[in-house]
Amino acid sequence: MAIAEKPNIQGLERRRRTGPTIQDVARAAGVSTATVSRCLNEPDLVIEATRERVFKAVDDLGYAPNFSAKTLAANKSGTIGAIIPTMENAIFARGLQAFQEELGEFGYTLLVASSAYRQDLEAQQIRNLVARGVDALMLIGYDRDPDIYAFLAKRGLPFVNAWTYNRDMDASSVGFDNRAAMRGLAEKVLGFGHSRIGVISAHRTHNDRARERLEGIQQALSAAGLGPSRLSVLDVNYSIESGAMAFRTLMEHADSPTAVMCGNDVLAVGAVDMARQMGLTVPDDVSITGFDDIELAQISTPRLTTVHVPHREMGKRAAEILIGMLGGQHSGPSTLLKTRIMLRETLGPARASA
Amino acid sequence: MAIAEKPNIQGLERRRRTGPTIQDVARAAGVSTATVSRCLNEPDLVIEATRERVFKAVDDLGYAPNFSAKTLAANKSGTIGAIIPTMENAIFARGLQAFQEELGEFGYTLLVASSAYRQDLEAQQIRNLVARGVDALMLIGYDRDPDIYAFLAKRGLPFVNAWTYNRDMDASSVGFDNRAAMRGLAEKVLGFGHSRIGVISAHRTHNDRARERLEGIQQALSAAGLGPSRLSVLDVNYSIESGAMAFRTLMEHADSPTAVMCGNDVLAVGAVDMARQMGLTVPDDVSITGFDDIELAQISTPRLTTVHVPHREMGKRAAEILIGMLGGQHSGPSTLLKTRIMLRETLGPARASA
DNA sequence: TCCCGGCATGTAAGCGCTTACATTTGGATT
DNA sequence: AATCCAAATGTAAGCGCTTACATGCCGGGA
Repeated sequence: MAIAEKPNIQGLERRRRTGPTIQDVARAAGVSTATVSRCLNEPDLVIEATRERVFKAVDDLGYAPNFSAKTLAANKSGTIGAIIPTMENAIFARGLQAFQEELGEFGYTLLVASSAYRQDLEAQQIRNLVARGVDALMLIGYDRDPDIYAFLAKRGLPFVNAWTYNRDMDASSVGFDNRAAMRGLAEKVLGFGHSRIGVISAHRTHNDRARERLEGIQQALSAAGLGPSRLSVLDVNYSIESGAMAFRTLMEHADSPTAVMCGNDVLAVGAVDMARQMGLTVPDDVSITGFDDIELAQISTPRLTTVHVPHREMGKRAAEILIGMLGGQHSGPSTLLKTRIMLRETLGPARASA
Repeated sequence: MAIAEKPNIQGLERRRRTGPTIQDVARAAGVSTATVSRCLNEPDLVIEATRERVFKAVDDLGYAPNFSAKTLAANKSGTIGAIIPTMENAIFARGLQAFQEELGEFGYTLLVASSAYRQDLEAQQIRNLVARGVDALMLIGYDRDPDIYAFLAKRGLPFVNAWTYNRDMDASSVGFDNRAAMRGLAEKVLGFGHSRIGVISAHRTHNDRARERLEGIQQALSAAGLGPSRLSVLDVNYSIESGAMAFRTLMEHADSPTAVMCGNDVLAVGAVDMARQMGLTVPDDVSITGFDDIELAQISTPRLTTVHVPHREMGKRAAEILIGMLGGQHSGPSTLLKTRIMLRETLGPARASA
């Protein structure tokens, strides 16, 4: 959420009163506006006595600097933007939290917008945040219109692609190898004797993570000598409900899978729920896996077998990279984080073939 | 998330390049900046031919207006702020989504910040958003420092208190009666024969909603002729984990409750999970209830008995109220929304007394 | 005593926009 | 043809801040 649509202000009612300005403070303290500004931003440059007078005036008047004016004049905002695909699910919450905490350490502020998994909206939000003067940007994944990258480059705006790892781009990324991680999980699944696999994936257009995760599964299958016919893939929206519906579709098919691998935990939880509604026991009748290891995975009944992603570390690293770039470093190298397979209760041996 | 800490920009590196300005566009199109501005904001005032030239220049240059400059000059931002206690849980997600959608209809943009359930941080975020030029504010609950209300009043800044209903304040609120809703649920619980009730509540200092919900339970008990000794209350942080811990504490007590009422669904899900870990069957051994009816409640095993809150409608109404106030109306009356008790699986008859 | 340098502060020029007001233009009206 | 009015556009004054540069001040070294 945060920040939406075009910033078309036309026709909106005008605010009347504004608070005291730096002028008012300067007058009250008997100094120039420059001194007030210095007190606020570089107190060391001002002698103690003056500083006290100024701060007193600030307090008395309840002065708070106008952010727009400040950003406009200084050509920097102390704000860093992040655009995530959704706020509806907790996937990004933990990582973002860590990101924010780290930024805070360096005096930066975070602004979050969501793109609803739509590339056009993401582009719009990027422009929106840039227009708002963010000093840098954290984006999710790397799959976006070249125009956007060109735009960012032209403005010299530092950014980092998170939740992904890509050594081939010149943009720095911080994340994990979605393909390898999912392949690892798929190998475990195959190790349990499953050979008909259903996949519930998030939509893959404009979503490198979803795409790579599926590729990981495909690789594992083909390495095990299983043909693509063993795989049924369903692309769905990102919600518990969608996971449930897709699971039903998969299971009602004549040649139903013995294991259903989901692109993320939210879908998997929906699948687990539907299994129960259908009277299927997990994992005896069917195995289900997720991806992300969010809180949901652990309170699901039975507990979800999934891939653990180091969200907090990813957020922290993203912040470090950006701050480094703001400090003048060229786009640092990409950072690869490790994932871990969490074998819990929803994955078990394949049921005997029908 | 979004927006954090003090906006202390001092010492941060300066951005270099900026995009084309309105001047550049004016020059390219052979018109004045005023005309460009009009094209962008009030196209009807500009004759077709000119408009086309201007838009062509805009496209060619990739011009995007500088938001800070715009806000500064126009003294309005087309942005509305919301400060919610947390983004970690989905409690506010749905309502906020509806809020945003409605705002979008009117050309407004949403900015979200989180207060981490801390009154001081909330105050800071309010000032922060105001400094950023938001035209109005949505806040959660009504319980905050009078200074904040004074500040808002002095700036003439429209705001609405959501997720709560309070006819006594002169601020407008949109929400439901937390006390009555929880009292209704408590009556159901008592109706099932429970007489030793545990309560897992969010911290109640600076949280009117948590406080009122507990009061609702107390009222129901006393109306049923049960003394306060029948109630054990635990205040905890807002997380699944905390709910689980609190539940254990409650149940390990000698005189353990037969029903545990939780201040929200997240805590309740934690409690349900812990019950299972402790080998207790819900609701046979112990009943558990939640509040909010978020998605989690329905996929919990067993499904959570809880209070349904009309989140989407609340968000929508909040937007309408704010837009009305921006249109000049004085703070409208408060809006009371209805809640509904969702009797699902976690509430059952009290177990026979030990 | 004079001069220099560094510190504390002031001056004022913008930052990129909006908008009140002034000016121009081209009919329509007489 | 002269007049008037509305529509289209231009002019320029800010909005509230930062910051390069100028100024004034004071103490110490020559």
